[in-house]
Amino acid sequence: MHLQQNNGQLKPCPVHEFALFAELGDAFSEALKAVDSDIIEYNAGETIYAAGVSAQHIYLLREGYVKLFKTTFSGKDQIIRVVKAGEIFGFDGLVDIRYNHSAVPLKRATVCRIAVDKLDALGARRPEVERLIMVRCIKELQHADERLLELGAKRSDERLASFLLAWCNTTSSASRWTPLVLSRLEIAQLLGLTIETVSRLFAQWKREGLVEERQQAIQIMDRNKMKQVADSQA
Amino acid sequence: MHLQQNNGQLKPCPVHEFALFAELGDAFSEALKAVDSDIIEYNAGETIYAAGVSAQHIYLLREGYVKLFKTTFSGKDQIIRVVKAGEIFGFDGLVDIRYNHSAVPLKRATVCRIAVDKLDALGARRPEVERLIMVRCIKELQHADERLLELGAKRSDERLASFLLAWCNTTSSASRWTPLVLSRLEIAQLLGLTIETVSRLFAQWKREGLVEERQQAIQIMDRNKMKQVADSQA
DNA sequence: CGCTCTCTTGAGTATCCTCAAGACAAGTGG
DNA sequence: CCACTTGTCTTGAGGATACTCAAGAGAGCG
Repeated sequence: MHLQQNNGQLKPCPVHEFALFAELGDAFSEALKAVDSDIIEYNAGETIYAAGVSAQHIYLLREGYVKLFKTTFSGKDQIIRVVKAGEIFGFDGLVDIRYNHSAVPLKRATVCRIAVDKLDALGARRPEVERLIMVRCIKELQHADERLLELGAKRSDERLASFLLAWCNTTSSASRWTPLVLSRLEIAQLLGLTIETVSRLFAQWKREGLVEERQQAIQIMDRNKMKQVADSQA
Repeated sequence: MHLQQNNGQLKPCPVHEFALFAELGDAFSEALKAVDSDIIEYNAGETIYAAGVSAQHIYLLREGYVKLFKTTFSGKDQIIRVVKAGEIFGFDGLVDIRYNHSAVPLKRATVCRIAVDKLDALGARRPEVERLIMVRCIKELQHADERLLELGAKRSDERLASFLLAWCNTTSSASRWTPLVLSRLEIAQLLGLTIETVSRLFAQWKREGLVEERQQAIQIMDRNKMKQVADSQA
């Protein structure tokens, strides 16, 4: 944890402005203002929380990207999920004493964190809060199910193709160039592959003109063909 | 769906007796009795619901085992989760219009199902219900995370060993013999392997005396060694 | 007894990993 | 400004894990 060095940027978070609670409408402003919470900034590679640590906060990602990952006994990392701005993470505290995965930003990220007991207290008075978390959690579960299908039943090229298609949709679809925040290693850890396999697939697809890459951004040149690759099982 | 042929066994379900709501205490009996719900029995292989179908019910498994699975474009099944007695499944209706996976009993199973709109109505009056579902859902998510780690970062023998250890814990730990409800194919679909790979591992471990098998039951002879296999990454 | 279904076992192969060397970019210090 | 370092990425060669294909064994059932 690098909280100390972030103390300077630690300031109260206007919870009610946040997407999560915006859904609840204005009627709750007063209740929400009573909730303690703070904004924290992290640099890439710092640890927001580590697996096994006491789970006392729920996090809302305001800006940037955060990877959630688990580590095997032998030290291999598996990325569980990449959190994007506007999403919640760190539910564990609502059920368990400890986090069962680790959270690290991919690049500079600002989060808003709320103490679990404060949220519990709010939830007791305003049940809509828990309903909202329930809904988010179910969506997470559906997402996890989809990823289980990919890791369990798809080949390397299908996995990478699915990932790229999903990534270039959810992220800034304004420009056709999509910033690729993940390194080759991180993509590999997300898809259950090795860095070399990911690199080779990229190289091949670039040669074929399926994708282009510049700096930290990619572009899918032929979306239909990419979809074919994603569900080929040739 | 094979609801028609089960109409004979369709009877009102005493919701308040069910484990899910037992946690809520007696104070809710009256409220819970007002909820429409029914018990349905299914035989192995029948479909409780299929992916893509309108999601109008939440299910509580009273007895038996149910597999939840997704199917790839090319027809391969991936088992997402094996539901055991006392657990809930089919959350999708609370968020989506359709189920995004299919549910089929492994052997004869009895479920209690509640219409989503009825549950919503109950939840509006009794927020504890939604909190309970939220908690269950978070646990599901943690479980899914663990499985993502296994599918993404572990070898075949590690996956099977982890599975067997988990299976023989959660199930009837009374006798040292644990009924193995899953076929080789289903174990393969759960672990992202092929039937042959699973069979070969079983054969090898039986030769080594690590496990024994008779009828539909298994027994881990050396739990410590099995744990070593589960986290070897040799 | 023969049928079907699941499971086992073997042989060959494909996919993906490991190991290793080199390319490339960015940053550091002389 | 250039050598040098560092880290990420690329590319190749070889090999291991797990898959495919195929045949046979075993169990259950009519």
